[in-house]
Amino acid sequence: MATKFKRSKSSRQILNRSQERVTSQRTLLLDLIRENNGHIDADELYRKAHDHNCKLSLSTVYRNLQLFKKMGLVDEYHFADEHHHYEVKSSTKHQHLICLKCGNIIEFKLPFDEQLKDEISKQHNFEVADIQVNLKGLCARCSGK
Amino acid sequence: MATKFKRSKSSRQILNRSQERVTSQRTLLLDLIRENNGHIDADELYRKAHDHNCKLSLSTVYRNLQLFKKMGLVDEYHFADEHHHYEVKSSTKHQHLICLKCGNIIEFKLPFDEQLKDEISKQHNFEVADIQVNLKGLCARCSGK
DNA sequence: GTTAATGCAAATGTTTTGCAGTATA
DNA sequence: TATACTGCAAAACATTTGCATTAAC
Repeated sequence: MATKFKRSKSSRQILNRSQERVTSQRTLLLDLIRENNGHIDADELYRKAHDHNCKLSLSTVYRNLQLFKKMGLVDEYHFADEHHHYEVKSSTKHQHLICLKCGNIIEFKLPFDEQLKDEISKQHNFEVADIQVNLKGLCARCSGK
Repeated sequence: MATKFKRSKSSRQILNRSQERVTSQRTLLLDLIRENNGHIDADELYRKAHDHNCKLSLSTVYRNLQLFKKMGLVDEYHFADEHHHYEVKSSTKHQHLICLKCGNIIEFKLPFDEQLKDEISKQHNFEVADIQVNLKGLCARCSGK
């Protein structure tokens, strides 16, 4: 079992209330993703899960990540590398700062987002459904300020 | 040879003035990328190049894309799919609208970009070096307006 | 007892690399 | 002619899939 953490619902409860089957692997994976306050990739999740259940396979990780995505529990991000990152879908829409030095990913609320949508709709007649902003640069620690 | 197009410099000239060797494959690839006013992926570039020189290999495409990137001639983008897209580096910084229906990619100048940088610097003490914005939704044609 | 999920291995798709042969400078 | 570039095949890497076995309902 993964380390304890506080949440309104347990991963088991979430799965129970869905139509999906509650398996130990699935519960563990969801636990780990929700426990990880940040952005995890499939391989890291696999390694963490493997520590708890050494029979759990990488395909199970991928299959469940797809499922969680479909269930709307997690979001998939394509930052810069070749592999995907996943994070628990949060109630508040946010974007990402990516530090080029330490690789740390910081969340931020995009200012001017409504104005941005309006502007794009006005200028290009484009109906914006999703905004993805990645800002790369140096975080406070790495820029030495 | 690729279809003619107007530019201040020919691909051959660009390569000539660099330290890199001018080969027929390299010139053709750079021609095709510059001719393509948009975003091309390695496979599409390979297919186009193949029409002109059927011996040209996919590895040559990849190797030269890396080279062009290193030379600062093209930019690499990670939109949403598994593969990368490339475009000629333009003098004007822009972002991308991606139509979820037809897949078309439209460039736009980000409004509020300086304010955005300032805001992020102020709020998170993060030094923004690069802004990447992808807006997904429906283009004018697909939203039927 | 049915049906879905898992583990394994093999397949896939994109990108990279080793190496011998070839073309450029 | 020395060196860099190419083509080919094989490797690498992330991800997906087929199938027999196992577990959930």
